[in-house]
Amino acid sequence: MITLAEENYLKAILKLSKNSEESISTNAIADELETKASSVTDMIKKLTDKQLVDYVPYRGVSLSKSGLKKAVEIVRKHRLWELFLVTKLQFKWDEVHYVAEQLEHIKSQKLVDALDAYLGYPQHDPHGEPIPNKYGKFPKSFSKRLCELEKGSIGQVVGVSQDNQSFLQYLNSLNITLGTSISVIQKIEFDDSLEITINNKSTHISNDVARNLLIKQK
Amino acid sequence: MITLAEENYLKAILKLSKNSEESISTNAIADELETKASSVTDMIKKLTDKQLVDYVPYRGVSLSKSGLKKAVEIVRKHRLWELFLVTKLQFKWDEVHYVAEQLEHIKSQKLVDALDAYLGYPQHDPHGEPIPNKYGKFPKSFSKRLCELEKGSIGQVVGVSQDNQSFLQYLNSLNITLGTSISVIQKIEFDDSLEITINNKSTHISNDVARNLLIKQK
DNA sequence: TTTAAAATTTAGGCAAATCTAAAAATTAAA
DNA sequence: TTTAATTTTTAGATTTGCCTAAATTTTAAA
Repeated sequence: MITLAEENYLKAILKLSKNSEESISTNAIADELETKASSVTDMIKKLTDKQLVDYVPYRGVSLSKSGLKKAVEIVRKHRLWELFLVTKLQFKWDEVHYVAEQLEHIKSQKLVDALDAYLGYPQHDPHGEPIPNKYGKFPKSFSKRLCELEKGSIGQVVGVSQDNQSFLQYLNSLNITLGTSISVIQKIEFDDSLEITINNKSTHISNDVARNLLIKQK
Repeated sequence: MITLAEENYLKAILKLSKNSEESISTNAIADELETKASSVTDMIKKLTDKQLVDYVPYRGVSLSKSGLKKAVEIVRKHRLWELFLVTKLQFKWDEVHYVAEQLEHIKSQKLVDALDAYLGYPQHDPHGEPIPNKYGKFPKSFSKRLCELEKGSIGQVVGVSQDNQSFLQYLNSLNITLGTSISVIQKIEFDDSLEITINNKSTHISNDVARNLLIKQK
């Protein structure tokens, strides 16, 4: 049986694997989980014994086939629960993370499948992140970053590529939420910031924000 | 912060307190939690330090005011989740226990309140057990045990006072579920068993079963 | 009321998951 | 290429929650 701590390590390694290709360093995992490098080494040995990761001392780890499967299952559960909280229990999209971090560890295949069906087999969570299906397959994505759009183009927000509290709260304050229509009025070359309109109201946003907004073009 | 193990002990002590008045013995808790008496003694000391129970060595424990509050909150969460699983996710009433045992430990006041609202502030779970409200108050119950009914009387199943898997499965096989109408045809004095009709079909059930069926009389 | 049985607690240990401090290996810089 | 800095691992502790076995206390029986 896989423990809660082990699940969190697998999830962290999967997350770090998304931006890197290479095997993941001990320190990177320690940073991600806000723990010490020595603790990470300990846990990696346990995960190696269970064949959930491949590990070369001093060289980092990567997920094994079964480790990847477990990690994707956790991500699936996390995102389904987030969507449940937002669509059924009226949570705001910046309030769901802490609770979903707990719910993702509930063990019951039947529960996950039933929740998936109840939500209508969704492909994206409230942050626009893809939800893997029960076989671990991720849906294809057709989104662009807002900063990649041409002047004059229009699109809908389908996700964010960063989901920290303060970013999401800032989006709320701009009335940007999932599905919001945005048109690009002006691209300012000087700092790559954008002049956009949301619900016919024009606003100025930095490249920092535009880079992290995922858009589906009309 | 209260741990998962501590929560399970509080829940067990509350459950045992329902049939006894007196303080609860170490062995009773060990039986309930399928653990050893020495482990119980250990944990009781921790709970005493946190002032969640009152404890006199060799004399047993009882819940303190704050311990009772915590325990009732766990029961509330357990029963709300059971109802969610049955009414929203189409679980059978004998399939929910294992999952609810996990869900009851999710920590989020907002989640519990939202779930409560989503379910329509219910007063009973799928087994007919009362659900305490957010202030810890239990709804009044007007049910009788089936074995207490007179010959000729009719009532509806509103709950069970035992919820082990095999009992619930037996009820399923008899087509007895929440809301089922039952009329008492004959009371057999010899063994206190009953001749009853369910959906116009007559059946014979033992006192063991009749004693654990909660009925609201017409 | 003394003694035997049962219940409870204490003592000592173990595994999981963490930590600090020290040692070893790798990488980068002079 | 040698050395210094950084990264990683090892060694040794700690806490939680559990265990077995032994000691103690309570209860019940003769």
